[in-house]
Amino acid sequence: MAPDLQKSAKIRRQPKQARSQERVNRILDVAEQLFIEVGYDQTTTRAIATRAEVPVGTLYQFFPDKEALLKALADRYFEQEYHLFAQLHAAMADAPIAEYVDRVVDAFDQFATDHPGYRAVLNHLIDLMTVADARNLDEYDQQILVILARFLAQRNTSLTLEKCELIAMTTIKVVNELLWLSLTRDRAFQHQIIAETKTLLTAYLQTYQIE
Amino acid sequence: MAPDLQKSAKIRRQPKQARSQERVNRILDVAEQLFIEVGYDQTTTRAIATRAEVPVGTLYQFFPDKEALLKALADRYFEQEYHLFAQLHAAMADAPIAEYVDRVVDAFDQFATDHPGYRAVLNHLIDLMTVADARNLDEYDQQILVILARFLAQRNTSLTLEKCELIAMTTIKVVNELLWLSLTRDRAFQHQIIAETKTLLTAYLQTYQIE
Amino acid sequence: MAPDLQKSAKIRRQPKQARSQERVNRILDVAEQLFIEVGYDQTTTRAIATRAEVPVGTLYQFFPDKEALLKALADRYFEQEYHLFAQLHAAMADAPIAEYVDRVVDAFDQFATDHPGYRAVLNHLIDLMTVADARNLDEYDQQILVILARFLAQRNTSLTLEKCELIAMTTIKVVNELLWLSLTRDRAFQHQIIAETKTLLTAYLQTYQIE
Amino acid sequence: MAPDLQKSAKIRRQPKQARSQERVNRILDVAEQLFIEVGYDQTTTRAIATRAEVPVGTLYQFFPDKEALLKALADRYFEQEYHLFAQLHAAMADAPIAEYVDRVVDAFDQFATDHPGYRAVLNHLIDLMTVADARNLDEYDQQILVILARFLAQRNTSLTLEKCELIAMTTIKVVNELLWLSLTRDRAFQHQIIAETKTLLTAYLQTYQIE
DNA sequence: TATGAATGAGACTTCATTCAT
DNA sequence: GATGAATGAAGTCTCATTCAT
Repeated sequence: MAPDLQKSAKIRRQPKQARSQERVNRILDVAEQLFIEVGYDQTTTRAIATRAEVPVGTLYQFFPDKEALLKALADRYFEQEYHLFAQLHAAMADAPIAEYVDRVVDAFDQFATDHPGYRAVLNHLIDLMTVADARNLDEYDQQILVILARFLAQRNTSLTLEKCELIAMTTIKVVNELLWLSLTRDRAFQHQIIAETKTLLTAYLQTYQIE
Repeated sequence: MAPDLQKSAKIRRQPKQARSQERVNRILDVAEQLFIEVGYDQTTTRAIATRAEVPVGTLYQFFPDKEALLKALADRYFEQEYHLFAQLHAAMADAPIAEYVDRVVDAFDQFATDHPGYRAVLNHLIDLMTVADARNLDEYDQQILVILARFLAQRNTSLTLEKCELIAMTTIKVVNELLWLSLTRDRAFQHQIIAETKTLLTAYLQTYQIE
Repeated sequence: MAPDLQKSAKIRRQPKQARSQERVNRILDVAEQLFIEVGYDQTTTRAIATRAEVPVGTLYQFFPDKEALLKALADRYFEQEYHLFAQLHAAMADAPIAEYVDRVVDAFDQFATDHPGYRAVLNHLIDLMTVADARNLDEYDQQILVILARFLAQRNTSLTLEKCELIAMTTIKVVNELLWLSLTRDRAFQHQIIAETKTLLTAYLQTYQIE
Repeated sequence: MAPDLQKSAKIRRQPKQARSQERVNRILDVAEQLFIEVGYDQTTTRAIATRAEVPVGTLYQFFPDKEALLKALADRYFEQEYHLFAQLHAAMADAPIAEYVDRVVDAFDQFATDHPGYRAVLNHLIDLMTVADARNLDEYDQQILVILARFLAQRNTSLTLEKCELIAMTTIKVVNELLWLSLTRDRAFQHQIIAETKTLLTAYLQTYQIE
């Protein structure tokens, strides 16, 4: 389900045993935690291993290098986000657009709140890539984008699929950015930003007679 | 003019002589170039000094540490962006909103194109900060935000200034994000994204009877 | 037949079954190949095991450590070299010295050409030994030396066996060195070096009235 | 004077100050000592730095990596050997060949005794090179070879220079090998080997009417 | 007996920053 | 003020070997 990002999350050895799988998860959890706490650069692989209570060698058995942890984390985030969206989308497919926007934005807000490392991880991934690779990252959004674009095309059959993809992309980027902004603020302001996000999206989509 | 970012661009010695000022600029130009070329982490202070044809010691006379280069660069970008906006805003203050949006988005697009390092620099700055500091970065936008908020309040006097600031912030974030997205695409797609940005903003602002 | 080199080729388990023996040989063949290709240090035991299509654990069942592979290889080379020499020597025991030298040098040349890893292996073995151990390596030549010394003593009965051993040792070392030199050159030069080796040896032995 | 071995002894910074030069020498002395004591692989750069009483960073300021130490050492050996030979050769240019051989072999013997690390260093250098590079090492001998070849050509004008170079190369290789052999033996045996070396060389050169 | 995941010491090297000259 | 040699803590990653299964 995860997109085939170039070298994405290339795990050295696919852990088959329960114990190994649990270790891999623990490593990723610790990495996420430390990346948030002290930043990617300040996080040493040894620190991750130590806190995850595995020897460094074990860490390197599963992840070829530090960067791979970042990619695996991104994959994990994406997969969760995708499932969240796909489920909600299925449930809301026939709802009026205002309600659809309302529920979806709330869901993403919840997701962002629950995964404070998401943006930090994506951010670092961007830094590690040259401009040329930058587009690869979009593939993370691709799956959601396709669903969204189809949805829009159904709501307004006069729009080309190409146009719908453009609208979908715009929508996704805007939501991500505003939700991230919201995360840096206190709860009161967060609500205002989220409300504003909904207002903005509804207005935008109505421009295309999507209702 | 530059906001008082914590430790922002604290230049050790204010170069008074022409030669020094020229050196500082050369150092910043080289730093910008290298940050784009190989990334912040891969750029060594020595490499910057060497390419700028100054001794490392001299670099450290003007910048207390590597991070200060990033901040100084951000300041420089901001100042240019602010002047660009302030000038254009003054000229367009009375134009219909659609035209205003059109010209301003184009101007920011041009700016982003001319300064390919802008986003990369801001990105790294974010990485270096803990979540707590993150709001500091917004101060870069603060000046533009204030002008924009006042402008909106004038166009629709029934809106509170607080609300106008929220709208302004939303607007700025959205423009930044979509323009950055545009930068990673080919020229044809860039035009589409920019057109979409304008559509979105116009629809959004019209929601508030700003015309 | 192999001399009792200290720790030499101490194989952990003498493989009695055909399959095991075949595995040991395959491991040694691969080790030889890799030592030549990338060098002893760059060759990992895992790489050897993988290419030989055996699990690492199995490799360690036959060889106590990496060094043992080197020693086993040296033993294998030696044994082959010894048989080659012993056979040829028997056939040439009565030939004039010039002809003897001619045939033996040619045979060693052929052997060196056929076993490009020989010198590399010996070389590494030397590196792994302290100066004190260095003499152990000579034991590889010991068997050939003894045959040669006896041969010389028969040809000139006025020479002590001790003296003959000295001459034999000198001869062996010289041939080894010059043949190795020859290996690093193109075919045309190789012939010249080999001819020179024969000239040198014949002159040397004639000094002792060995004809 | 040292041959331009590929990347040979590429010192990062040419120490111009007396203190630095002294440090470089101290580093090389310690490296030589440790390479002999525990072998190249077992010698860590940190150990070298520590014993030489310099910080590791300083070591790396002069030598780009561990291998560079080996090469610098080889260069240093060669230069000394070359000077030794050149001087002695000048003094002996007109002596009878037996006396010439006698003195030169003794001189090389002395040199080998004084520099117990010489062969170990060359040996390691060989290991680090692919077969393709192997010939580069001969360049170390090249200067001595040229002198020797010219000398032979003068002594027997009927020999081509090419032939003389072949003879010279043979001579040098043989002497090196036998002297190294001698080093691994006790004093009594050393004398025998050296005597044998002289016998062999004299017989060999007389073959070509060099007297 | 056969396997291969697990181990962790330790290697090399870098580079931001200082400070004596 | 200007210089750039000196510093050394710290980082990433490897790999020979073991031993539980």
